[in-house]
Amino acid sequence: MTRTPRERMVLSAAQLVRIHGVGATGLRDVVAHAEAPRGSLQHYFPGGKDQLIAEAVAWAGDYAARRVARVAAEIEDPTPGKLFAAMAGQWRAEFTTSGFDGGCPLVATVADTAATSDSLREAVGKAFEGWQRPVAATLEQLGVPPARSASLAVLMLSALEGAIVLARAHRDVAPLDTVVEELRPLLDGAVGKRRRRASTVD
Amino acid sequence: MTRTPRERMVLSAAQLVRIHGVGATGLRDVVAHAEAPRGSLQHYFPGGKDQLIAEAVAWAGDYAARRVARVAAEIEDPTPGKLFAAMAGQWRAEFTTSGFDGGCPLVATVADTAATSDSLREAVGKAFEGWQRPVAATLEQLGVPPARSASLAVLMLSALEGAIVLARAHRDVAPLDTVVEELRPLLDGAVGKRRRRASTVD
DNA sequence: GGGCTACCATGACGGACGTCATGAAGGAGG
DNA sequence: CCTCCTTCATGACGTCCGTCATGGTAGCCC
Repeated sequence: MTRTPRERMVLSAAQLVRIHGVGATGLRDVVAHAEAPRGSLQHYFPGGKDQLIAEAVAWAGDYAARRVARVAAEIEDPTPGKLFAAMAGQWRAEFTTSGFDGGCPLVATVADTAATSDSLREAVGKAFEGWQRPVAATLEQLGVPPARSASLAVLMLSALEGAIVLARAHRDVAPLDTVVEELRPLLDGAVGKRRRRASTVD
Repeated sequence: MTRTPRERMVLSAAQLVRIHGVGATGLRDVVAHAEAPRGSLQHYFPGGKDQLIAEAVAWAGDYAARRVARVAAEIEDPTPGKLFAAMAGQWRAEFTTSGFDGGCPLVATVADTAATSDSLREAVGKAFEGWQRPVAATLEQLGVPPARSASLAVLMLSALEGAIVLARAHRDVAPLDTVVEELRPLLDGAVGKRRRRASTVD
């Protein structure tokens, strides 16, 4: 709750980028949203806007990774399909309660800066990696063969990000529900036969 | 080849949005890229930047829809999985030959303006619809039951858009290949049994 | 030819942006 | 007490933005 001004600025940057994109997010807006002193910007972020956005992206990646781990632990009788449904469900909940103004900050950063700033693009790449890793790890834990866990994690992230974009464009959570339903048999079918039998016995 | 200045401006706007996002695409950049007179902006687009971007988005949606129809006609022995592979293959080709600077203009527009401009958000929604329609129609033509064709089309668009974002972030086409491979059995398995037998006989 | 319309050219305006220079509080350590 | 260093405050600079006002040119129609 009581975060340092520096943390608040990184957090506010992530939230504003989610909504307005990188280009339309002004540093003055960030300090105002963070209720932080403007003079602290050049003190804490001597690298300027790029540094601030890069840290916001890194934070967003960590946050997504932590959320995966947490939601995976809360599922009862977990399966890959249920994991994906839970991940999409968090976005569904956000859209229905808070509206469709905020998207994924990683997508926004890629769209705005992939061609311009190599450092930001790399920051997003690392963030996606850090998000993909716990997803793949959870899949393996659920019985998905290690050879396929990474591929399925990429598929899950891709479908989720794309569905988020479609949902925002239509102001409707239906695309999220659709990809969850269509992907469920594929994901649950990827569980190794041996493990699947054992877990039903367990 | 010889397009009217107005068309050139819409086209250039779409290309620049693809690369830099909406916010970072200046109207002066557009007229320079289009080699069009700056004074024509207020003449052809009295609605200002929003109108120009909206038309660029609409053009991009039409273009994507036309490309789906064309690529579907070129596949031999077509199946849903092959259709998706062909759609992703066009992006793969673009990335490998032209680099990762350009993404999907629809995604960029959603990320930058979904919270700010209702007219632009609706324009993107219509564009996605116009893109989804020929995909679903082609799926039905290939034997997918009408009840599922729309759902599968949404899944294909979502996975493709997400994979494009991941590919740009990593500067690597691997995510595109991954989603194609992982989705192939699901897509081909959605072909109705009756139609599938009939087509093998045909 | 005169007038009307479509198209293009140019410059200015007000505002917002990221960045930097300068300097003030305020506690820590000598 | 004085000094150092972290933290914050404020104002200015140069640049670019989208928009608009104004005016010029070219061609068609009466």
